[in-house]
Amino acid sequence: MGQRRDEVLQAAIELLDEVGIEGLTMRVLAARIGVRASALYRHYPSKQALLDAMVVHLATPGADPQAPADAPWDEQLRQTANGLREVMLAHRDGARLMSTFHTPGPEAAAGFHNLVAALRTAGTTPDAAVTAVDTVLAYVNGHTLEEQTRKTDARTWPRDRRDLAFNNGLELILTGIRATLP
Amino acid sequence: MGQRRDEVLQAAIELLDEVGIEGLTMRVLAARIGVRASALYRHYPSKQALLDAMVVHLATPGADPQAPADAPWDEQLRQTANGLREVMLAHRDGARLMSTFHTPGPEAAAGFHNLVAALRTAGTTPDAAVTAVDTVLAYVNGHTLEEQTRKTDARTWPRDRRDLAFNNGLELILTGIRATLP
DNA sequence: ACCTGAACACCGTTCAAGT
DNA sequence: ACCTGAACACCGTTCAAGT
Repeated sequence: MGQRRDEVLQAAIELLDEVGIEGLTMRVLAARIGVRASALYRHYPSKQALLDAMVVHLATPGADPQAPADAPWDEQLRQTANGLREVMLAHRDGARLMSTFHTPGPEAAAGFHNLVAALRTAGTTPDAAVTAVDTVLAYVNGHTLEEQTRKTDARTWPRDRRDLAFNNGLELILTGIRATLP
Repeated sequence: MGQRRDEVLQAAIELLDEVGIEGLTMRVLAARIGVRASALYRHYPSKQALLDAMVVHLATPGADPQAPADAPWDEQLRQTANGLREVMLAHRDGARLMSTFHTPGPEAAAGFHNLVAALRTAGTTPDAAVTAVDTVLAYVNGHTLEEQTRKTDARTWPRDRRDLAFNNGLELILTGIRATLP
């Protein structure tokens, strides 16, 4: 059951990659799978629900390189940050799509908690751990959204140059976190 | 000349505050100033041009608390970061509006360059200064976008609690920058 | 210079009706 | 269970025509 639902989701992601988030409309998506727009509402109650499902699908680890839970906190933050950015850059308007996500589910909260736990074992207070993780995630989202949407010089840089810029900023934050450690 | 153009801009900002970015349409905006939608295109070539003008207008310092150019680099970064967040939070969907901004103008580049210069006098390399400023701005945009749009626990926190969370993250980054200083 | 009227080519969503 | 047809209430934008 629900395989048609997945077919809609799959087609939506393909359409996103071809035309961007602006061109992703219920009517065009429906046409792509040989159906009328109204039929999509049997599978998703609204366009926003479909967009949310796309975010969850893309952000779900799958076989992503995830650092083991006993890895050092900075390695875990690096992996999460790079993985998140990777997912966004892998799809046209990926960052903008993520930014439309309204209600983070339990799996997002779980990933968040794992990172906080890793920092806590390094000796931070609970509050400091939350601040650290929040800061890294806000940086990743802000940086990648700008990298992918803004018409700035950096947009024309080659990928490895942009990776370097991103990681330099990330290391800056990790250094800041390290300084608050006992 | 152009005072009608400013009237449109003013009305657009008022409408944004009342109905949000979703409800900000050319037709409703036109009705508000007693005109048809098509008349707006005498003043702005497109809706995107109007949105860009709104961002420039809101982000233009005006009489904002701006740190003097000879203030220490961290004080300047704090002022810029808080000022930017303040502007976003002062308007409904302010952060989302800013994120639609496609082509940063020369005034944005000038503000950026001032911050880089402040860091350079503190002894950083040019590259490190750019990274530091980029990182702070990405954090502010990412954090505020999340603060204003995401349906998370933090959204219901009182303002002073949210200010604290924001500033804690900011100080984390400033500490990281400080560690790279000679 | 500034605005209207009318049109063009679209949107998301609902709902009775069909199979 | 899943889809169609038709409609509702909208969009941004263009362009000839009016004053």
